[in-house]
Amino acid sequence: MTELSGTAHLLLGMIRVKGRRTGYEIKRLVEVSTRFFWAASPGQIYPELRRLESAGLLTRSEEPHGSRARNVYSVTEQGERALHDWLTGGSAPTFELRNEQLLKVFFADALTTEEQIDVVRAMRAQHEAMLDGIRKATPPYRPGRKFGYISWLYGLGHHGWVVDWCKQLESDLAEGRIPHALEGSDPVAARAR
Amino acid sequence: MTELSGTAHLLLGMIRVKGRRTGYEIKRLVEVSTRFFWAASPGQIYPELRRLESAGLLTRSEEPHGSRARNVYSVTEQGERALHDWLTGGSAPTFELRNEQLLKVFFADALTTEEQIDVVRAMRAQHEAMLDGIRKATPPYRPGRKFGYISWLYGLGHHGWVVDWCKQLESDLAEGRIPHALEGSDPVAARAR
DNA sequence: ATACTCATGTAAGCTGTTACATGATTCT
DNA sequence: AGAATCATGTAACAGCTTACATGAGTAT
Repeated sequence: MTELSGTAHLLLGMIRVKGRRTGYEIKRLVEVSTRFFWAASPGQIYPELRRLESAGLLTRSEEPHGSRARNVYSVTEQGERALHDWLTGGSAPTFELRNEQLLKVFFADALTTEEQIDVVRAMRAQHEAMLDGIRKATPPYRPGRKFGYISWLYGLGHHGWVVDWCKQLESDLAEGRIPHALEGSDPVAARAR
Repeated sequence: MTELSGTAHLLLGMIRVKGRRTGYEIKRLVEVSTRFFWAASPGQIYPELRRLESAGLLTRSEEPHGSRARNVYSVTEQGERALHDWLTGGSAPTFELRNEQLLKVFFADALTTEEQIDVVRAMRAQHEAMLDGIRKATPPYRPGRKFGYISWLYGLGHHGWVVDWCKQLESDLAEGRIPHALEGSDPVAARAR
């Protein structure tokens, strides 16, 4: 059996945690929960569910509503094992970030101060929007789903931190204050934390 | 002219900021600087440089070392303009995150407490490794490159925050402490920031 | 009646990585 | 002499998004 993708584990985990689901339901669940750190589109979900079925990690049951097709998937014992192995195994988990706004910050030297502040403001706006999304999107704490809640708190904390960082930088730039560390004797310690 | 990709702007910006460079030099620069928030592989860099050349945003000059081929690129005026437009324009900049370890945290409910702590520890280790990478990889502050330095500080601050968050969660889990917020009346405000 | 949600899927295309191929130059 | 670095590029493939196609059920 080939290595399972991260997205495969996402589907396995979702069905494990939420109980038997259709592809459509999973799609919606992802949109209000893992989307912020692991997205998945329908073009990925449906084929992957089929693959997991033929690999024996999911079972499919056809349960049409009227004449509308509907495939409900459940995790098999083999699937449970695969999920547990993934959760406890430590093989270089994917961490990938593409932050175009931060790239703009990186290149902001040639801009005027006003333009620089705008770049940082745009970065803050983006993270504020994500905070909003997280606040609205994810359902409140439910017993047995402690870690759903914990990773939700992570999202709030993380983007909240970025927003604060941007605010600080904005006011430093606005007041012509060279960000603190740049002149100190040990710049790293001073501002990094 | 088609929309320029983020990676195109990366190359434009790098050459703008560092002066005329070869593809190879850019590749190395990316490895020690933007890689943490905008990666680029040789398989992308070389073709993209050619594309930017034929779009008139870069000029290429052949400067072999001995008989070894060597193409040095510079930013044209048109390229400067494109870069400035990108920096000051605000068209939904890419923000994409794939954090497999956080996905594991999300699904950690079914594990034993020991296993749960291991998952968080692995997450912390990953971010500590990135902190190390950032500390070592990026050159110290140089005049005229304030924003290179600022985004470096961002990396330290960001991953430092995650490491602290993990430490807190690890001790909460180890001591059977239900993460604070879960019982309070307003859980969100309590732990989110 | 109309619009929205439920529900599944495919095809085209873009982005990006990995691995390979090639070979010269420089350092130890 | 041998290893590491400089330097450019391509080909195959993996992963993912977007848009489309299709149509039934449900709510207003």
